[in-house]
Amino acid sequence: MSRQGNVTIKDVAKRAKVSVASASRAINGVGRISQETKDRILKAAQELNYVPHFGARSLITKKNNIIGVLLPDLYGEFFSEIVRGIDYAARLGGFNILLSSYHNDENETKTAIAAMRGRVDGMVAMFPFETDDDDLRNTLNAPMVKIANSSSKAKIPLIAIDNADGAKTAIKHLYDCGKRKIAHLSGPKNNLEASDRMRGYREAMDGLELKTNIFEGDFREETGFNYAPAIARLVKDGAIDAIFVGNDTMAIGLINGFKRLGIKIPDDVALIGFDNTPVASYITPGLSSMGVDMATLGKRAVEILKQLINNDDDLQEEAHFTPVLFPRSSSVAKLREEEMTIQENLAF
Amino acid sequence: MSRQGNVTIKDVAKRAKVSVASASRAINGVGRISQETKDRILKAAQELNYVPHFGARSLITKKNNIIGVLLPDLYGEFFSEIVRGIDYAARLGGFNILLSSYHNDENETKTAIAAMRGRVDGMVAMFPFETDDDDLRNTLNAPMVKIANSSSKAKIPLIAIDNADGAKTAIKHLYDCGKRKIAHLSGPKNNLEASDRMRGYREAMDGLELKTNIFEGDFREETGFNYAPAIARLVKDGAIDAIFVGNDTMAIGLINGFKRLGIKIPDDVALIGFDNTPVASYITPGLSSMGVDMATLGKRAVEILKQLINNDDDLQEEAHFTPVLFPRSSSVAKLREEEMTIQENLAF
DNA sequence: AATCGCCATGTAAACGTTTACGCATTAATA
DNA sequence: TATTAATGCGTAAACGTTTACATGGCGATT
Repeated sequence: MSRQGNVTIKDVAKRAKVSVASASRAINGVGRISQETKDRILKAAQELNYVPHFGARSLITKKNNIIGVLLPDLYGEFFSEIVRGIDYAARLGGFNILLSSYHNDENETKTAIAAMRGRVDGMVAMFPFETDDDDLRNTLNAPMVKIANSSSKAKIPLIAIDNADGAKTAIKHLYDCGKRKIAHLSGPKNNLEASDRMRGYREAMDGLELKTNIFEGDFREETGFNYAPAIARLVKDGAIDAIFVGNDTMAIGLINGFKRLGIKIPDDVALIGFDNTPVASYITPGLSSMGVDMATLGKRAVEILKQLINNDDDLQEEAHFTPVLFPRSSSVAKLREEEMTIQENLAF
Repeated sequence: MSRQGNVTIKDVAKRAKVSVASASRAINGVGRISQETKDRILKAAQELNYVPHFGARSLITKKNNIIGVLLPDLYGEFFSEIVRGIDYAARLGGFNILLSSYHNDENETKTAIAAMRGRVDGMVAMFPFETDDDDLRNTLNAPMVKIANSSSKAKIPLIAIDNADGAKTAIKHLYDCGKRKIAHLSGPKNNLEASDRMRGYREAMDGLELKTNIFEGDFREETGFNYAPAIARLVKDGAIDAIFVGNDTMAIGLINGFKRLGIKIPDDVALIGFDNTPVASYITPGLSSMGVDMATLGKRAVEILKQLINNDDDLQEEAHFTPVLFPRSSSVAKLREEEMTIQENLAF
């Protein structure tokens, strides 16, 4: 029943007939030690199945080699991809990751941070709401980098997803497809991403000297579906020939609604969503969308954090992530074959 | 630059004018201490923004309050759901989770386990390959529960996904739909899940006294697509009227192939997949599938682990998880409305 | 009034490391 | 050969906790 690592560095030292100091030097590969005693010690450690006690080590070195990760309630691809990137970069730096996910409100979040406090060397966090950065910094007491959207003026190093810029790209794309009467089905009013995307829409339309036309939505599929009849009428009247939808989920609802009503996509009306959800490529017609590479985003966040952990001067870096366009048949009448992946190829 | 928690329990004690022993008692709420000094100490701790050093604590208590989580290279919903369940149960027990994911081969896995060793109180792990349980147990040196498929005879407490049973349910369903000439498009030969599903198919067909008909696949979408013409011919010849496909991905490829060839689903041929991937409900027609509730699975794994951590006798528990049927239009000609979710409703 | 026992608190050891410092031995230099 | 420098290794302190044990005070019991 050899449960918790009862074999200590003393045992190793004893077996190799050296002091604990030498044992430590051999194990960590630092300090002066002859090759042969080093070998002897390592052999002893191996034989005893020795594992250092990280608590004791961190007590003296003040390092945990752990970074905390705090994520909101994310689903599917979104979640797995960002964790993938974080894990990758952390492993490169010899860090383990302490994960706490599925937080929705500020209280849960603070509790989670408190639980990590003192056991992580730093943290990368993503919040679905505005945060009091000074407060956060205080309760964590370690460097932290935030993943957020660009409009938040953070007092913490930030990886900013530029939703407004993404929206502009989307509008530009619809414009390039020949559409001029471009409406927007927005996300919920108090949502930061939603308002950034709306802002981008407005600015882009202004730049093109087109008239804006906004419907207030809430990011839910059902809502998209329910909006279909009203919007379909405007499409038939020729008042709308394209829609920039606040997110893919809602766009999918809208598409399904349009299908029932016999509206032709993209001929009658072109559609583009946001987030590049996996289903965007599976639905018929394929849904054009704006997406950011979440894996790279996570990786980048950790890289900045690692810098922060090493040089403890607070560099106030802000990295920008611009969503890129994934054109599919909901906006482009005929895609050239070679632009499509095998997946998309099959789905069309 | 108040970086690492420099304020210790001694500072708290000093400020509250008590000994460190009393401070410790107040903070942990154990031992005898009067209410008023307790209050005074907690107030001092708050004022100083005190955070206990977990390393020091674990040094003496031999507990970390951390459980390790080791996952293979999973994608999307699969990954996020299982982590969700694990996180939920862990948080309930006051545990943090140390995550290491995206492992593909045995070497990476062992390295990851070694990195966690000594800093976790236990681990839940999932492997995409057969494992040497004694070896694992040795390198971790703490209790561990494995998530695997039921065919593996593990020496470690196991949460077993019963793929064979799921396959039987699938066949039974196709049979209930009136199909008798049921073929199987399998996964890769050396894959454990694939062979369990095939075994379930064989046993179910034997039980129904039907003739088996197996095509060897590899779980990839492209493969499903490429098999379409050959299988379509057999369908037209009346040799096949249903297919149990080893996983959803491949089934989706097959569906898309059939669409091009004008094969009618489910009239000409019924289809059922495995895994209940999200896209299964988005594709047209909706793909029937067998799925397990990954969130519950993860939650359950942690619950067993917690028991193991507390009573350190090795209870050799084996919990079974049986995939359940998600019927959609690829096998059922007309689904009753009330059986569908809003999502599926929209997708049809 | 003397004794007992309980209660709140303090003292100090222990947990497993790392590392500054010192000492002895060996190698390099004059 | 005498001196210095470099090397290998050990001693012991320190990190921040928890907890067994000791101590003193005070109320209750006799």
